[in-house]
Amino acid sequence: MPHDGEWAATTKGEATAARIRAVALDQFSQLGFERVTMGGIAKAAGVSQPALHYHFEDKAHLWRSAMLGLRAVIQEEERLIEAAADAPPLTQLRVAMRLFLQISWKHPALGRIVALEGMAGGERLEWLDRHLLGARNRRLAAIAAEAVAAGDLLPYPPEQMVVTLQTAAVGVINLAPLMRTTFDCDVAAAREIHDDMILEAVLGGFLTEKGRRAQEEAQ
Amino acid sequence: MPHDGEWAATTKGEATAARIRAVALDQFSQLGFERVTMGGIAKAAGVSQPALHYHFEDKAHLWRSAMLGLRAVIQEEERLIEAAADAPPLTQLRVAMRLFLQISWKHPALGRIVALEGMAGGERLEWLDRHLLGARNRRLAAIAAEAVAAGDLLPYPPEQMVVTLQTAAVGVINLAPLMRTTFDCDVAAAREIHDDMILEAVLGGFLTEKGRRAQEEAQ
DNA sequence: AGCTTTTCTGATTTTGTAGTCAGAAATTGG
DNA sequence: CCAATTTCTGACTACAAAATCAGAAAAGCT
Repeated sequence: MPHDGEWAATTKGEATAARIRAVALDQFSQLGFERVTMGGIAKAAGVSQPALHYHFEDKAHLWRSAMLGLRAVIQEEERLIEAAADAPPLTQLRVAMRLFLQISWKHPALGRIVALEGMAGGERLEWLDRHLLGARNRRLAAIAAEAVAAGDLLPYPPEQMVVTLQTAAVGVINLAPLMRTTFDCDVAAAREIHDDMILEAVLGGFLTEKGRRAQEEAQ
Repeated sequence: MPHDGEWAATTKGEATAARIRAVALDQFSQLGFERVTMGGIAKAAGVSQPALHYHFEDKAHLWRSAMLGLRAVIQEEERLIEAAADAPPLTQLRVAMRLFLQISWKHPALGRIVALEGMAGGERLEWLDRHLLGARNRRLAAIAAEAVAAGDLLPYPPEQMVVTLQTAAVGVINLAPLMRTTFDCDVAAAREIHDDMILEAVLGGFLTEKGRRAQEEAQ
């Protein structure tokens, strides 16, 4: 029962399929779709190249299957955001940003792939929007709009704020190679400082006076 | 005298070479190095594919030559930053961010290429660091460090602040296709609002109380 | 105009990679 | 332990794109 790419029982095949997915996710995120070769994935996964075509119909299917491994992560995030739906919108945003940072450190592939495909456009971006990120991002924009309406956030377009917050949050994570080349510094070493910087300085910068007071009270 | 890729006089050859460079820069920034084909560039530039190999030794040389077209832009930016070297560091940072935004709108290719190569690492990133961006970015980090020392900026690592500010600034510009797909909105339409958001909310978020007062006075 | 140099093209080679297929090896179920 | 099924490999094809080269066309010069 090859070519499905779904989560079957714990058979031998599913084990290697999972290994292939993991390697593929890693490589796709570091290099982008085109630079990755089936042969390279096969080698890193310790199988022959045709084995990939046994488990996954073609390169595009493998890419999607690798992405689906992140769907559970996103869905859990959406669940946790929704769980805070009764809190004030500003609190929801902070929760969402905390979760986003957590996910970005644990699954750096996600942010890099969004950056790669989000710049290029095309069918892979549309797939990501439809199956992984669209609903989440539109929900976040809605929350940001509420926070603006409540007078807690500066009145900028919510979509731009959400995307700017996210790109700022993953900036140095995505650009780890650049940070090393230009500054010879390792970002992952200063994770707590970075998270604090994003939450306090960047998210903090979008708060109105009222929002700042509300946040101080909440602590 | 082929294969040099330098700026000669206004001969027939240099005209087509320039056309090729322009097309190449455009395509490289939208698609990344690998997705771009010599044939595609040739077609868009209205020449045959071997003509590219006449003017540029190979694909890598063409890429570098196209990048060098941006060097004048960066050098002018560095010059303008240096011209403000006597002002307080916070003012220099604001000037630098304004220039960065200006360049990002005028040459969106630059930010996209930095994002692409800065995530992937490799020799093209090292080339960019050495010939285009390294000096500028290290200079900015030094200015940020001064601003921290002066008590105007929150005490986060200057390198992280600089890169975070830049990624935040180009976020929605780079991710224009994503903004369209997910939110059906056109970023370029709201350029002034975006620039204001970056300067006031994002850069503003990094200011200390003292920094905020200093900035209000300066106006 | 006639010669030289620059600029470019058509045809071709070379290379790297996606995808196919027959059959071997391993695994599973009876 | 044997047969059926799943899993995987080696050898191969197909193809797209980079790079090469001999020579044609164009531009420049005297």
